[in-house]
Amino acid sequence: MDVKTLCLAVLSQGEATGYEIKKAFEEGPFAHFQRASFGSIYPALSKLLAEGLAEAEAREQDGRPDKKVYRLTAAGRAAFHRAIGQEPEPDQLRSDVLFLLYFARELPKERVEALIDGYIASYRAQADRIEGCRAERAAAGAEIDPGKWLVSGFGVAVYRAAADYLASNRDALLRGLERPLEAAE
Amino acid sequence: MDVKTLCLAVLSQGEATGYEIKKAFEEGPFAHFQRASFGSIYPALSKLLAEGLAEAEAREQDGRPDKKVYRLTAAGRAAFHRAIGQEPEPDQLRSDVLFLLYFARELPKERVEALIDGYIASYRAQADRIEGCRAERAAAGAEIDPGKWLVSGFGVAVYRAAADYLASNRDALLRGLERPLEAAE
DNA sequence: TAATGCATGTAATCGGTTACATGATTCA
DNA sequence: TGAATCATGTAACCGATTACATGCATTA
Repeated sequence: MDVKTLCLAVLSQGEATGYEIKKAFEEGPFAHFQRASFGSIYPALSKLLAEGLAEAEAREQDGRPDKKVYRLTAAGRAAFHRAIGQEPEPDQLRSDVLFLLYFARELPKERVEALIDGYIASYRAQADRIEGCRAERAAAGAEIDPGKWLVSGFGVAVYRAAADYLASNRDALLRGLERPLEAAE
Repeated sequence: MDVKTLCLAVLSQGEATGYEIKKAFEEGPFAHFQRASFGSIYPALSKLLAEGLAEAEAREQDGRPDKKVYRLTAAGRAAFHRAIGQEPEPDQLRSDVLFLLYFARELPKERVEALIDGYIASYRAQADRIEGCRAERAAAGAEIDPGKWLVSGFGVAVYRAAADYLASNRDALLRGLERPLEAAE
């Protein structure tokens, strides 16, 4: 999924500025499975305009820089539907921490401890953040879109499972590092 | 983690050819959290040679093309330890399927069904694959490296959690798509 | 006979990140 | 006073993927 498609997707949910699109990938609903930087969003938005897939409206603000609000055109909506009709590429997890932990025996024990504890905390924080958003929506009695609900629930389930696995294997790892290699039971 | 560091890491486990390094990212121990293509591995290996971090030995084979077996030098080993001393970047999941599922309401029901079923199957397959490797090691009475054991266990735990979550929310999603938007309970 | 696995490498291209440039407001 | 938030954009650079080039052996 390139950034152009990602922008199309965010805009399909309603008008937005480049800045707001960035936020959608930082704290918004896409935060846990896609990302994009300013350096790719703004050029993508320009292309969308050039191709007639979006239109923009400048809005003045007092005491703030003007914002440029983008909105999909009919052609943009069609392009978005074509895009989500494509076959998805397989999931990809990139984890430097897992990579380091793989080499735990080459690392000082304190480092491994800090690494795994920080890792658990960050996964817990992610799960809490998403769960907070879900609770908010539910409490507001807002309409529940089944797709969005499933995806955010997925984030919570997976992050929790990751944190729980690490928490319950943390001590065994640390103990294992104190001894020479052992055979499996 | 760039490909050069990844190659350093694979070679720290023993000598290997470019082809074997590729396999380590496809089916090997790194498969579920890092990847690299031939187009990046071979140039990385050349750089390693040029910088004196690795040395290569050509080995003839009957009926097969010659292989070039790479091995770390002392400098290479030091470079690897410097690399794993660096602070890791945060994990990154990129999932097109989740992205599509987020827009389930814009998709035909059959497509959503195929998407989620395929997704569950691929996660189950991943978990089974890793579990197979673990069982093999354990059965062989092989030495257990605590870091490696933790990392492969992580893969199993997370993939299983993902598949289980999707399996138990699949029907609710499909049912939800048949009705107009609902309020949260 | 076609596809897959083994085996190494190059080149074009491309998408995206990082850093830079600008600037007002608000909060600590 | 310094940092963070809001806000848009450009340009250099870079890493990596894709496709290409080659070729033999085995398996279906």
